[in-house]
Amino acid sequence: MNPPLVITEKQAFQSQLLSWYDLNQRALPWRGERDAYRVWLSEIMLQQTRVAAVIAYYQKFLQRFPTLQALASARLSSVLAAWSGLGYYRRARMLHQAAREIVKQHSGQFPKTAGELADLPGIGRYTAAAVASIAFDEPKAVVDGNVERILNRLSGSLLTTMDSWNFAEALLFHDRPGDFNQAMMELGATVCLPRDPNCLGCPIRAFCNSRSRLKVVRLKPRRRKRTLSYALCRSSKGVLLVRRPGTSTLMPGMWELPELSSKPTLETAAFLFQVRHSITLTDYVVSVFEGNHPGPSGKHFTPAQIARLPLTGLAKKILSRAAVI
DNA sequence: AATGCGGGGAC
DNA sequence: GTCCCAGCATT
Repeated sequence: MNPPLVITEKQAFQSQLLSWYDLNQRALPWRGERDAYRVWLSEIMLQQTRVAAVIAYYQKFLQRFPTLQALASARLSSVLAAWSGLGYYRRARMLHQAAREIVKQHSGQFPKTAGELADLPGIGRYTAAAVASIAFDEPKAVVDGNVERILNRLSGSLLTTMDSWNFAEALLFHDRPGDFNQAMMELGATVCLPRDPNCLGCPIRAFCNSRSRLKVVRLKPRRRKRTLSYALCRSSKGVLLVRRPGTSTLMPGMWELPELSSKPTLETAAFLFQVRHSITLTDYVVSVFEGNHPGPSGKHFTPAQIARLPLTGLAKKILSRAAVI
């Protein structure tokens, strides 16, 4: 299929983009990284997650699991603990599973093609192309949210998914596929922004058919607001935590504080503090009370034990705020 | 094609 | 308050 927009000056487009990238790329921990394990980890962490949120997790994770072999031989709970707070915990489970598959089925050698990579859990078309192009120079284009927005604006129309991928492949600079892909994403993240793009500072404005005119209509459901209350029960044995059911669709098997079904009166429990937390479509205002309310189930953990536990993001936030961890 | 999956930061 | 982020798996 032909790309929806024929760029006759493809070479000029690639040259402008890459020159801009070489000069203006942000310094990020995974910039210039060619090790497949590290590239892979960064791509998984960056799925639907902003760069700013990933940086610290990426560095800490690599300290904890420096190599593919270290990750593969680790317990899942350790991996989830390192992921705690980053969200989308299925990514951590699949990352761990994929590491074990590579060690077992590929004798520790990282698959080097997008086709093989895509067979691993947690690696779809985007991540397969990203790792293959960045770590192994395979000429495969990526389309993420940034690239899709750029392509829509370049073409001046809302492209179908298939047209976006074809267009991206048609534009790809085969001599530096990894840099080309990262340049497109960097442009989307810093110049071709969703709202108010900086068209005057754009290195490929000469090729753009819409500038900022293309309207994107998207109706997202409104976020709901809810209040929650949790008990912080401390004893000489540590802090009381409960484990979410393994069958739960949301954060299965992870540890959190015991929830209070209703806000206690000040006579029965001392109010400690409030924190805000957002998950999925709900914004929570969470009140934490000093608890002497040991639930029917649960287990006490010392701070040292808690540090190695897969906590929900909210539990981590509360325990951090309470100076337990 | 639509949905569920965390969480937060920029505006 | 709203948007949307270097997506994937499942249906």
